Amino acid sequence: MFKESPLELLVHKLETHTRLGEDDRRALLTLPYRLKTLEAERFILSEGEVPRFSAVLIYGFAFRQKVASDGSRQIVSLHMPGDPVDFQSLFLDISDHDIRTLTDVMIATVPRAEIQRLVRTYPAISEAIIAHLLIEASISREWILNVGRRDATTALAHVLCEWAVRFAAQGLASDDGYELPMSMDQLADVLGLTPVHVSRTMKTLVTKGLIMRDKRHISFADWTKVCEVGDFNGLYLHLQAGHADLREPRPRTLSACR
Amino acid sequence: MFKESPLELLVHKLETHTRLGEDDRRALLTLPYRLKTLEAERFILSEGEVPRFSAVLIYGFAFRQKVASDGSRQIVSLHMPGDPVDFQSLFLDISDHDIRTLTDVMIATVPRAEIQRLVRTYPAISEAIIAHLLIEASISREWILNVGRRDATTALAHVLCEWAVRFAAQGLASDDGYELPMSMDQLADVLGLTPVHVSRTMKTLVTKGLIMRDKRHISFADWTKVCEVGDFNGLYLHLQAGHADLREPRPRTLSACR
DNA sequence: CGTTTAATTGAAAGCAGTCAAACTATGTGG
DNA sequence: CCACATAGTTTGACTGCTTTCAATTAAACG
Repeated sequence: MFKESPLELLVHKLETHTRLGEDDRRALLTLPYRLKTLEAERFILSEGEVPRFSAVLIYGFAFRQKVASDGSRQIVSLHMPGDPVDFQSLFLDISDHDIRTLTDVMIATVPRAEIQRLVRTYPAISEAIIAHLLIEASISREWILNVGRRDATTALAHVLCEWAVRFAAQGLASDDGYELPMSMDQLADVLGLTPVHVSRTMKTLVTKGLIMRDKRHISFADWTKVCEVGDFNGLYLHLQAGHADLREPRPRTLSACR
Repeated sequence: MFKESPLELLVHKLETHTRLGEDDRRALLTLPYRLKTLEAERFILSEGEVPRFSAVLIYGFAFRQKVASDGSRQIVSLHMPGDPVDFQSLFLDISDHDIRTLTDVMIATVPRAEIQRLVRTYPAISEAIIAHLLIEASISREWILNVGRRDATTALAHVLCEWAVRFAAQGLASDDGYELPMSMDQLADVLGLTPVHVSRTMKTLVTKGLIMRDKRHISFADWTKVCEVGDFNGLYLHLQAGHADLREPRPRTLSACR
């Protein structure tokens, strides 16, 4: 999976949108870390907690959630290998949301103070982290639009497209589609809907001949049409197509949608 | 409004959550800028545009929006004086959303490259900007929860509370409440509802004796109860109560809700 | 004082929610 | 190897919050 350090995944992630120098890379790779495996549905960080460590996802999926007082929950982001899931509280005292594992995962935990030190010492790393945060913010904005203004069909098609592109950029999807790492309940909490309705909506996407589904494997019968139905245009993901590492693992059918 | 430079507002904003040194302050205050006034509803930055300047709000209100393909729009954030509204595209090539004026505003525009230079040169400024971005991200997450999982009454009460606290922190609200800088249409686009329903919902809040309303002036009959109805707990705003500048202009009734 | 824009109200329709039951897949133990 | 338990998904029928469309009222303005 990685040659020397699992933190190479982090370096690689940051380099997808910023250029790092040799010393920056070294600083990141020599960060002290501890590997940890967690089962699905576990908490990496809870709301109200004081974050002392910063976790980088090595394999598996994770997500952020917020819970309303009536017990309903909203999933606010999805994360995949390489993502530094704790940067959102890098300079904040208490966490305002939960970070949970979606699948069995491996994370590398780094003392938060060490990351803070790098930010203060290495301008390029600081810039890379800012760029990373800006992209997460952009995805959040699209997420708000999705739950706020799109009907169930459009919203579902949209996230399926978004994840197809993001997974592909990480080499986690092929022309044959990808493995949706979520239950109907979790998808419902992504979309602000009920699992019952998500199930129905998913069915209509299949019935209409837009996607194929086998268990949790999703593939696209007509990528362009799904993008249209889902009002999807991947610009907000800020994946510069010009970047060498992104071109290859990205399937042709997916990159078609700009 | 400001003694020497309008950029003092920015310095002040950044200092609410990070400590800056004398040199950091000076670097910010000697940034080249041009003052500009804009009428309400104008675009500060449009989706797809390449941002070359970074705007700091000097007075008035602004907001971010995203527009779906069916023409419906979602407002994704609200900004007030001192806010650096363009930091969201500081290191991104094209804007993924619109930034618009809500009221007549004055902005100070700074070349984007100048801000980037400061990030690379002054670690404390870099840290302050990151902290600022993290708080905006936190507010975004709460916004997603609001739009995705809360019913109209709860969601409306929630934003009224959030803005009461944020306005108070900027000295824009008093014990007597505050001036809502929005029309029903705009509020609807904040909540992912229709203006008709927002109007009805607002009425029920008044009828239930929770808030008072005179045109766009909002005041709270029972702050604690509105917080309850709105499922509001201001922790996610990360306004450290310990900070001197925040204590005074924050009305007692508002600070009651943690 | 008419004109324009924003807010409000009413009635009807619709998308998604709720509740409960049936179904499917997977895994376990006898 | 099969019965049974478990967890997740799907389906049906009914309810309800919010939308839609249209009409009315109120406020702002020259």
